[in-house]
Amino acid sequence: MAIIVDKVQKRKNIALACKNLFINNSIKSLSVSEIAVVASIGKGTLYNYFNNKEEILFEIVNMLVKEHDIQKRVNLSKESSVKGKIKVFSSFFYSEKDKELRELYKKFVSISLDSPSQEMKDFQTKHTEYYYEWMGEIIQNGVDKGEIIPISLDLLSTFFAVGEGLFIASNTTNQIDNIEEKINFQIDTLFRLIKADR
Amino acid sequence: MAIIVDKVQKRKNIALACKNLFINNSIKSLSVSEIAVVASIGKGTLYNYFNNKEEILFEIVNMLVKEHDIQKRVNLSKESSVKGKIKVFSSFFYSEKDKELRELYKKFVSISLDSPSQEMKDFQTKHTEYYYEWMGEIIQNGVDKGEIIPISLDLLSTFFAVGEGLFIASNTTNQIDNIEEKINFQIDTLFRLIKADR
Amino acid sequence: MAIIVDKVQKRKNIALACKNLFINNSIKSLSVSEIAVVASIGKGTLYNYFNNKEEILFEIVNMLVKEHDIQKRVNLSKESSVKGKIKVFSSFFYSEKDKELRELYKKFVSISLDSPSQEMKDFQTKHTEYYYEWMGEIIQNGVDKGEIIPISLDLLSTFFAVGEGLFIASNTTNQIDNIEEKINFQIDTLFRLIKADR
Amino acid sequence: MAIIVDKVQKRKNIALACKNLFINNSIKSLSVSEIAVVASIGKGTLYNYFNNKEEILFEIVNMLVKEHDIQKRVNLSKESSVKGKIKVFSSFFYSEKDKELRELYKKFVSISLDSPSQEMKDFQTKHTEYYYEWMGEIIQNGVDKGEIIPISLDLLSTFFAVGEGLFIASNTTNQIDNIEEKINFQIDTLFRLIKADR
DNA sequence: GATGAATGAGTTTTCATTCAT
DNA sequence: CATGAATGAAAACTCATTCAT
Repeated sequence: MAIIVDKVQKRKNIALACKNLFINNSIKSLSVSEIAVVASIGKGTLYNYFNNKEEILFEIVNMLVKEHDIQKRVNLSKESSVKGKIKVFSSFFYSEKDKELRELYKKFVSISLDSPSQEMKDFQTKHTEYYYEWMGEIIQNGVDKGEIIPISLDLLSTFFAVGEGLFIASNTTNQIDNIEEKINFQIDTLFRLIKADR
Repeated sequence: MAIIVDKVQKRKNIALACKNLFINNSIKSLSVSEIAVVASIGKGTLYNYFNNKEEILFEIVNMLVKEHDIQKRVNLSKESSVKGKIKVFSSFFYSEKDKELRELYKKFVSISLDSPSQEMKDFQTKHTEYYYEWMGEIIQNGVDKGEIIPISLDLLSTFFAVGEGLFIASNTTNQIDNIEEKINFQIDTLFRLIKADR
Repeated sequence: MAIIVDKVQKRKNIALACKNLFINNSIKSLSVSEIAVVASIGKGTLYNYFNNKEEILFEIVNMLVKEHDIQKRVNLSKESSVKGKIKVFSSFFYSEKDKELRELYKKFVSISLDSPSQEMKDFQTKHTEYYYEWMGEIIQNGVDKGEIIPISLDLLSTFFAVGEGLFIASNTTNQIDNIEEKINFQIDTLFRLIKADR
Repeated sequence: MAIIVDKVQKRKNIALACKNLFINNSIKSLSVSEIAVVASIGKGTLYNYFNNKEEILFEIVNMLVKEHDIQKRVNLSKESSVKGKIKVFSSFFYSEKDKELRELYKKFVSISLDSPSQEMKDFQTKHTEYYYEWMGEIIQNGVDKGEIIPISLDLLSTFFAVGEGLFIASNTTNQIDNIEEKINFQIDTLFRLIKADR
C-alpha cells in the first residue's frame, strides 16, 4: 500500500494492542509470534516497527508513563499538604489505577537488572531526574511555607527510595499485603520527625 | 546418609564451580551447556542436581548469603553505635567485598520480578524477616541505651528499604556513582532527626 | 513506441543507479529493499522492470559490456602487433579501468556456476562467440602477415582460456597479486613459440 | 548417549550422507532442514557439526579431493609421457569419474567468487600450490629426459589455467560439449610447439 | 505507473531435555 | 551415577512478493 503510514503512531497502536499480553505474562514466556497474533499483524510487520520484545515493552511503558505523569500532576494539585503530595508520589507502588503500569514496570526493572540496554537506562535516568526535581520542589515549597523543617530537603532520596525499596521487597517475598499501609506509615513517621511544629 | 550428604555437597561444588559465570553473565544469555562445561560435568549430571538455571543461581546465592551473614555479624560486632550498625547493613549495596553477591542478587531480583518461583519467594521472605528482626533489635537497643528516640523503631522499614531503593535506582539508571555516599548521607540525615539529644 | 523506449531507458537508469551496490556487495547479501532504496524507487516499481536481483545484475553487465567492447575496439586499433592485441584482450582480467565490470563478471559467473539461467547462458554464449571470432581474425591476420606461424590458429582457445583460468584461480586463492604479470608472461612465452622467425 | 563419538568421523559421515544432495542442487536452493532430513539426523545435530551449509559442502569437497588425489597419482603413474601426464591433470574437467567432484567444485567456486571465506581460499591455495608443484615436476622431468624443450617450464601456468578457463567457459555458456576434445586439442597443439624434436 | 506497508512462509538458529550406554 | 550426543520444538528473524491506494 502506497499509503504513507505514520510510523510513530502505528508503533504506538501495536504496542497498545498487546499491552495486556505484556501485563499478564512474563517477558521470558512471551514469543514474538504470540505478540504478533494478539496485535493482529504479521510477524514481519512487527519487525518493521520493533527489533525485539523488549522494545515493545519499552514503548508501552513509555506511553503509559506519559499518561501517568499527567494524572499524577492532577492528583498532586488536589493535595495541599506536602505529606499528601509525597504520598501521591508513592501511591504508584500500590494504587489500583497504576496497577497496569506497575506490572510493566516490574518487567522493565527485571530486564534492566539482568541485561540492561542503554536506551532503557537513558529513559529511566531521564524520568528519575524529572521526578527527583519535581519532588524536590514540593519539599522546598513545604520548607518555604514553614510546614516542614529545612532538613527535610536532605531526605529527598529517602522519600524517593523508600517506596521503591518496599515495592521490590513486596514483590520478591510473600509479604505482598498492605504495601500501601506500610509506605504511608513510613511517610507519616518521617513527617512526625520533620514537621515544623514538633 | 553419607550418600545424601555427598549429594548436597556435590550440589554445592557444582554451584561454586560456576559462580563466576553467573556473576559475569546475564541469566538470559547463559545456556545449560555452557554451565556444564564450566562446572566440568556432563549436562545430564547437572540435571541430577538442579532442575534449571535458576536453581543453580539460587544455590550460589544461598551459599554466599550464609558467608555474608557470618561476615555481617562480625562487622556489626565491631560497630558500637546504632548508626554504624545500620550502615553496616546498608553496606551490602556498595561494599567491594559484597560485589559478587550483589551481582547475583540483581539477577535473583530480576527473576523474581518477571517470573517468581515460590521457592525464591520463600527464601527471600525468610531472609528479609531475619534481617528485619536483626535490625529491629539493633534499633531497640539504641533506644534502650538512650542513643536514639523511641520513634526510631517505627523507621525500621525506612532504614531497610532506602538502601534497596537506591540500589535499584542506581542499577536501572546511569547514575551508578557514589551510592555509598548517597545511602550514608540519608542515614546520617535520618540520625540527625532521631538522635536522642537533638 | 515512445513509451516502450522509456521503459527500456528506465530499466537502464535503475540498473545504473545501483551499479556500485552490486560491485561492492555479494549478490547473496543484497536485498531487494536495499536495492530499491539505493535506486531511489519503490520496491514495487523495481518489480515492474525486473523479476529478480539477478536480472538487475544482468542489465548492468549488459550495459558495461557494451561500453567495454567499444573501448576494447579502440585499444585494439592502437596496437599493431598480434601479441599486443592478444594482451589487450587479456587485460580485462587485470586492468584498473575494467575493475568494475570485472567485479560484476565474478558475480555473474558465480550465479552461472550455481544456478544458471538460460538467459545468462545465451548472453555469455553470444559474447564468447563474438570474442572468439574477433580474436580469431586477429590471429589469422598475424599469420597472413607472416608474423606468427600458422599453427597459432589452433591456439585460439588457449589464448582465450588462459586469462580466464588465471583470473578464476586468483579469485579463489590467496594469490591475487601480479595477475597482469602472470598472464603477460604466459602470452610472451607462447609467442616465443609461435613467432614466425623462431 | 555417553558414547564418545569420533566427531571428525561423524562429520564426514554426515557430509557423505548428503553428498548427492549437494551435487544435484544449487547451494542457494538447499535448506538446512532438507539437508538434515537427507542425512537422517536432527537439525540441531547438524549444527553440532557444521555452522552452515557452506561448511558441509566444504567437508564433502575436502573428502572427495583426497580420494581424487590418490586416484590421480595412480593415473599419472600409468602414463609414461609428459603429454599424457598433463592430460591426466586436465581430465578432471571432463572425466566421467570426476563428475561428482566437478559439480561440487563448481559450487565451491561459485561461493568463492561471490562471498569468499578465508577458509575456502586457504584450502584452495594449498591445493593449487600442491598441483602446481606436482605438474612442475612432471614438466621438469620431461625437459630432463629431453622429451620437451626447456621453455616448456615457463608454460606451467598455461597448462594449468587452460583447463580451468575452458571449464568455466563451458559452464557459463551453451557450449558444454566436447570439452575433453577441446582441452586435449590445446594440449596437443602446445606439445607440437614444445616437443624436443620439432 | 508508482508505491511501500504488510505479509507469512521459510529460514536459520538455539537450547532445554532426554536417554542409551 | 555420569555422561554428552541427539533431538525437535520453538524461537528469532528475513525477505521476496503482493496489492490497495
